[in-house]
Amino acid sequence: MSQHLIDDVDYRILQQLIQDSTLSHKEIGQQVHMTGQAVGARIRRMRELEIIEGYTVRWNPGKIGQNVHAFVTVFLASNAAHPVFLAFAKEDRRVEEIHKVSGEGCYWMRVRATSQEELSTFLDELLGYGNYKISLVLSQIK
Amino acid sequence: MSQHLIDDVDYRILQQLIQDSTLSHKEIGQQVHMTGQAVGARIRRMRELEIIEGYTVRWNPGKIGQNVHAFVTVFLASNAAHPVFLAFAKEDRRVEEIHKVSGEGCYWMRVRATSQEELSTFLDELLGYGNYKISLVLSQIK
DNA sequence: CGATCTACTTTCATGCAGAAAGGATTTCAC
DNA sequence: GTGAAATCCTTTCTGCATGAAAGTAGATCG
Repeated sequence: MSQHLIDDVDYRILQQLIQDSTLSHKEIGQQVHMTGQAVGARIRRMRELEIIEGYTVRWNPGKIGQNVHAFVTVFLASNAAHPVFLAFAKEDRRVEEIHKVSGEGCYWMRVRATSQEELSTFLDELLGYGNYKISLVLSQIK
Repeated sequence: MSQHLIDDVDYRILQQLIQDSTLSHKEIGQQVHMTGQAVGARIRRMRELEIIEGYTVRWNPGKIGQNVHAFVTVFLASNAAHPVFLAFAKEDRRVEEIHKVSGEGCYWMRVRATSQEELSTFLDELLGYGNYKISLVLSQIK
């Protein structure tokens, strides 16, 4: 809302890029009735405003053996445990994403591993910092 | 594991692309000691194997007013509720991601909204399908 | 040993991205 | 109303990336 950082055309360009960032500016331009250069300028502007943070690939961890996918809610007892836990989580390769949350627990994490054992040893390490509750992902729907 | 779909070089290329998919094949090639064309061939292969599913952008929903970010665990009472709930969730713009999980609840969702009110009305709609538990994201750490 | 396969490099053509310059439209002060 | 400035677009042009094709080196196997 508020000062309208982006207009409708920007939004449509952004949606196209989210779907497929390899589309040429020209192709996007056909959708929004502009030349590729005009689209390029708008994209550049969104990059400068950090609405667009970067370009990346969607990929399938399961295809390279990362078959275990879990959501872990972390409960930390003492205040002192937070920084050391965060250092661990930021560093650990198996933690793909972590957020501080209000509601249940202190932190929420997405964890990926190649096997139940790897997950299990991860959870053992995690116990060094606090308690947790885990949900295993059965299938992604969206 | 198993039949080693990708080797170490593929993995390094993939990591580079995850970090920044605008890197030219040539630049990636310098990292892995190959020509850009060889890198291109490996990337093409990973696309065909659907290890790489597509190209997209990382973006910041907060910058365009999507400031509310929450994780919702959904509990469905009857079996009959599942398909109708899933149809709702797949369709709804505010549901960014949804997974079937084992552990607590039936489904886990990532929800984004522009305001507490919008989240609130979303949750009211959700009550039509089952119960839920919600965690509000305070800050993303990783 | 020779055939085949795989994965790389070299060479080449198409076309995209970004810079620069020019034009149309809006906004604002006076 | 008029001129200045800002904004946003189009047109033009250059460099470079991508992808195809052909050639080469090394591994595998009968």
